Amino acid sequence: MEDQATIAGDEHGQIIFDVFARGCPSRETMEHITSRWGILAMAALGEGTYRFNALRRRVDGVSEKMLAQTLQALERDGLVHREAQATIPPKVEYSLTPLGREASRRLLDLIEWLEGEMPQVMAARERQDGGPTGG
Amino acid sequence: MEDQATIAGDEHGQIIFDVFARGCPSRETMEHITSRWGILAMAALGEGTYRFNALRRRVDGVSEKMLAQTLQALERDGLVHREAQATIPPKVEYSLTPLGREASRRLLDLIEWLEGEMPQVMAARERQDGGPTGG
DNA sequence: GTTAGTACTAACTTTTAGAAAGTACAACCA
DNA sequence: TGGTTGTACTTTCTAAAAGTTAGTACTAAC
Repeated sequence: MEDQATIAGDEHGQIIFDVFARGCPSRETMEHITSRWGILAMAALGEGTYRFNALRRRVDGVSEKMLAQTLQALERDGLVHREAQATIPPKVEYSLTPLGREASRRLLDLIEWLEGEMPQVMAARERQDGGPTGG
Repeated sequence: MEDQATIAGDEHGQIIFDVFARGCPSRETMEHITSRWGILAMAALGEGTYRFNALRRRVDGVSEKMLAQTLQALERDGLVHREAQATIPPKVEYSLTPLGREASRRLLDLIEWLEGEMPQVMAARERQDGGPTGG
């Protein structure tokens, strides 16, 4: 056995996904959701529908290439819905699917918790940076 | 104004953190937590204390370099506690701080939800990959 | 005395991200 | 009439990050 098991089946023939297993597809989707821009796109779309460039302005700092790439991955995984109007110039609306909304809720929970705890993080950094070697 | 505001103060002089703002420190910490290996390290440490190499075996596929780098970032942010025994060979134990445990709970919630919904993700992928152009 | 294991770091290569420009077209302004 | 702006991207090139491999200093086991 050279390779690790990636997806295992249980006694009822159901597939079991495990992010700890190298090569499990759940790891890939997790990376789409929690990537640098994925998490912000998902959180923003939790607020409602956005057009491509509006989303780009909301997700401060993302490049067009990375936003397009990120949205394509999320769309493929069934988390984001893309609706293009065949007008000129083209207008494309992005929104969350029901599955995406569930993910977004959990990401927002993490984001809001983190933003609230950041003072503690900053304090820890100061302790670490000046701390052990500083004495 | 060339640069976006990164951290704003409210009327009580409190600092407000916003992951949507480019350059806000909360974004950096978010990336440590949700990075490819960060999320898995945090989730694993949610199960209990691990030594470096044991953690490496648990987080299938991570290199020594990336695990060390990831743990250092999480330690600096006050999420992970590192305790080294000055023995030979050295033994280093990693565990979560109270702050880290709160983060881990939220990550685990996301992980477990995703693993359960993966069949839906796989179905969406099949629809997308074969779908619109396949007809 | 050879092999394996401890927790890393450093040098090097490969992959990915980011920046900038290109595309095709129309609406706006003068 | 014609230049500018805006749409949603893709392509090309460069910079940064991740991954691979080897090295360290030492011991316990075989």
